[in-house]
Amino acid sequence: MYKVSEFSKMTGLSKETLRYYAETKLLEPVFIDPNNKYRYYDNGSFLIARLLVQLRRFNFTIQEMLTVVNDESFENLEQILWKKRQGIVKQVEELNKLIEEMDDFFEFGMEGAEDD
Amino acid sequence: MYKVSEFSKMTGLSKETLRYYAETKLLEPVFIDPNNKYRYYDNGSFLIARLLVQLRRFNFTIQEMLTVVNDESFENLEQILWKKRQGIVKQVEELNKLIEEMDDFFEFGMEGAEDD
DNA sequence: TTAAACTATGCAGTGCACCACAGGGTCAAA
DNA sequence: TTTGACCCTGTGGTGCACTGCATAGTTTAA
Repeated sequence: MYKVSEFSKMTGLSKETLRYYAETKLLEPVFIDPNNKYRYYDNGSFLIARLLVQLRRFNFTIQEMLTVVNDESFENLEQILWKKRQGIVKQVEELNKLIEEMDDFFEFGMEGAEDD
Repeated sequence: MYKVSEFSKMTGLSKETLRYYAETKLLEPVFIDPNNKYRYYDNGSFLIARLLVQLRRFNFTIQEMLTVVNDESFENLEQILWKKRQGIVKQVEELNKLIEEMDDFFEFGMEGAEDD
């Protein structure tokens, strides 16, 4: 059982982030001492925290991460990840379109914006 | 000289956005009636507004657009646009890296996250 | 025992680019 | 002249994912 500071160092998530993740039900402490309200995490928490750190790198929003952790035994993790991957592919496509549009603008669009 | 509603329809920028752009000095009315404080735009405003709409499409932030409109005679427009283009290219590269990382995660990373 | 180091809560603030609303004044056509 | 359509300002809210602060209680090592 780890207190927030220790768990923060283990996971790389700041104390505030941990608190926020608890609030949002993303990662709740496994135990809260009834006397002093200290929040404790365990090795199970650590596994989830590690996953969350990964998902965050993958641009998952809190809501999306919630669907992951609310998914019984992570049955649909692969599918959710794949869907996210598709979203990123789409993003790349859109950015590439944007680059093309910018190139068109370079070629044809700048005349009107020069001096008047 | 156009009043906000008309100018809003001409440019596709909402009245609120126009007001916001005026606040941020991005696009100020050319004339404000001292009696009723009505704000008026002209054809010069329209050219700038059109440019801003384009830049917005290109993911320019307000700050970046400010550097454009504060640029005397748009001398550096091409350079600024190019810099932005480079930024988007970089973004695409990062997203592609992310996709690779996700693929690695699919191959190697999922074991620990399956059932325990 | 005492002081440092830790913990908690509640709530405000951040940055971005607006949007919405209340409460009021003004303009234009009938 | 009235009515409806327009205009203004100020201010608060939105969504996201935190961050920071004040205040207060608790633990731990010297």
